[in-house]
Amino acid sequence: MAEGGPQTRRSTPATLHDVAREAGVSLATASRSLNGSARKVNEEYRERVLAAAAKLGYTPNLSAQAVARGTSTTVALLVADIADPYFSSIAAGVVGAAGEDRLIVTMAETKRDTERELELVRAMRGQRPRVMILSGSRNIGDPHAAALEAELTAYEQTGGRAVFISESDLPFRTLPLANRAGARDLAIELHGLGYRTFAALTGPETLRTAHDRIAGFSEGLAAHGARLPDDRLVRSAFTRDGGYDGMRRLLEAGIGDTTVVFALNDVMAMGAMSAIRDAGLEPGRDLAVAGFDDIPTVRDVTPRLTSVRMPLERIGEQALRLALDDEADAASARAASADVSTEVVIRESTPRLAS
Amino acid sequence: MAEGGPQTRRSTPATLHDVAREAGVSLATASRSLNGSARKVNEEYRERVLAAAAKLGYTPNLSAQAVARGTSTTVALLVADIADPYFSSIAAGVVGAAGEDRLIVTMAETKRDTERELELVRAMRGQRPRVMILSGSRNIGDPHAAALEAELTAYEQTGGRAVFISESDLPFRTLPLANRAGARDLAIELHGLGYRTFAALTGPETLRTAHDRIAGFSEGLAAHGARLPDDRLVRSAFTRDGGYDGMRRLLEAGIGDTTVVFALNDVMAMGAMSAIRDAGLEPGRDLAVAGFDDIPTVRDVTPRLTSVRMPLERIGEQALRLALDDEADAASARAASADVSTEVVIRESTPRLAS
DNA sequence: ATCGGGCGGGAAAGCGCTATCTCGTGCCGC
DNA sequence: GCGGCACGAGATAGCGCTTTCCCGCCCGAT
Repeated sequence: MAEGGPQTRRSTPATLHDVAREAGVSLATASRSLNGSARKVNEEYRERVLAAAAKLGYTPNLSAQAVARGTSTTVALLVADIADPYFSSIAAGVVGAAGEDRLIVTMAETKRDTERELELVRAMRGQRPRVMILSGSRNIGDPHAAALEAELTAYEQTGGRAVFISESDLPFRTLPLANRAGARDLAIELHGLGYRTFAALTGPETLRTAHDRIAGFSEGLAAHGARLPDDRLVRSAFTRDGGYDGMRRLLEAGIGDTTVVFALNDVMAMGAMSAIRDAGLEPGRDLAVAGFDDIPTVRDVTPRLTSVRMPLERIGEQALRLALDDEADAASARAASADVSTEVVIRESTPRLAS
Repeated sequence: MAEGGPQTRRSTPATLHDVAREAGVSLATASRSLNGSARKVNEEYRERVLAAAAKLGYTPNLSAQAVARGTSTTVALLVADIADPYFSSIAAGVVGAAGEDRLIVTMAETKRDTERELELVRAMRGQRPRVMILSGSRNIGDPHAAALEAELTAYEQTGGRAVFISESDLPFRTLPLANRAGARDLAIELHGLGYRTFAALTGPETLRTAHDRIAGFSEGLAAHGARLPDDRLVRSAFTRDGGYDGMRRLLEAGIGDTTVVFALNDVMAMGAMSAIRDAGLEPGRDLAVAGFDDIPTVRDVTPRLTSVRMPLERIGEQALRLALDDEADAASARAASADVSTEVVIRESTPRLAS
């Protein structure tokens, strides 16, 4: 067998039973002294138990506690892509907030596949998590939406709490993100800088987030009599490579008089800037670029990228709060979402246009 | 078949018991048909059980299974900072590989605090995870190292498996990362490009990874008669802002004839490039910069950053494999580590020097 | 015919906990 | 001075599962 330590050669973790025996008290007393209980226990016993636990290196078995208590201390988090800064920032927020409440977070990756997402929800339900946070964007016309709704409804009926980050049509708590408003503001700011001709790099048209951002952007333009021509709108993956490809296609097709391109998120924008550069142009000078999300790295690219700040970590935190809040009503959801409002950050990638 | 209708107003999830009753079989039979067992069960019964389970929307309670089986399907992952691309990429690898084995991963953040790390290990032990992956770098002279070792030893003695990513002095399985060799290769390549005068932006001196990278770099330089002067070595946080600050301080102190600065990781390098630029200089032209890790974004910054590629996701995968591999011996560890070897990637940030 | 033995269903004994309950103490009030 | 009562320790009944163990059944070997 494994070359274990020279000391105690147990092969199974100390149980509460062991602790109780060691301390010479009953199981019940041991339980009460170690894990908060309404009842008081004699200080002397209490200390004996604590000492015994320390001596034995006892750690309560969380699974057993969950079974006995009928409730777990787990929060399940679903993200599209962990390595994407957008999601990893949100995850950091969730994990951070969960830590404060001594909750454990388990994570899974949907890879932007709604069928997979459904399976994962199903699988994670097995943990009986206290809350479940779904952070990917919804898809318009998702064939699995009904099944997902059924699954989550069942989950909530059995005491769970599902929360969506970003808009959803499904009847669950949702932390709304100001995609539309943020994009509208961005459009207005760009217009204010003198831009009049626009193009956009968008994700799959079914992606709700993409849809909202485009809609908001168009709205903002419309308010000033400008518009986003359909033939200046290219669809590609919602990733860095998607941004690169989209931009390349746009350039090959000819950008005409386009002065600024709006990439639907920062990673796409970064890909787009590389594509522009690879085409021999200079982003910011020859063609302005704006992104969305304001992920940390956009401060370090050249030119610094104009973007719409989303407080990603805060969003993760608020999503958890919203889930945990027992009487989360419309008001608290509104408060939470106010806390995660967006702000346009103009940087060098969209210089003021000489008129 | 209609899904479990909302009419059933139960407030507690369906249990195996419910399924058994619904199917008209015993608990044992239900268990055997739903969760693989060595024993065969009559096909007809089996189908009845499956149908009942589907009808009731039954999902096995993982906690209960863990308690009954005495083993969980959880892997615990500790990272320093989830939002850092280095760690989020590793996490993505771990989560991906875990998914294939139907394992669930729970994540926690040490914030680079070894005391907190110790506490977290303790807390996560409560889940009785099958494996525990610690991915932050070790600290030289860490006062909590002994306690951590004790905790992990106890964990392994009770059937767990601890794995470190990156070198460690502790007696546990370790997926070694070629920090030293990678840095050495980088130094040699830079020398080959004509660089002769070096500076480095390093993390806290106690950080083992930082230490190894600097050591390797110095080694590489020494092999060609060059060296890294002590006064061109600045210590700061191992983060983007640390890189920025470090570079700023270096510039203020005067970089003398330095031609290239080696930032110990890419996020620091990105911060450094921004600092260089903010000082009115042009990275790559006025001062070359090299990083380490080759995180995805370095392709998109300007100038593109020279770095040492570490296959981060693969590292996460291999760490899990190494943990799961029952008879992981020296050979398999070596194989795993061979699979995660580094490669220097020269890009525009370190142009060939005209001689 | 008889018997041993595989086969597979069901009862039941746990797994490590929590929470209810039981019950012996010691103390207060009238 | 005695009943009532609050207090708190210990026994125990679960929690939702898995996994023996037991046992009736059927089949092939004798």
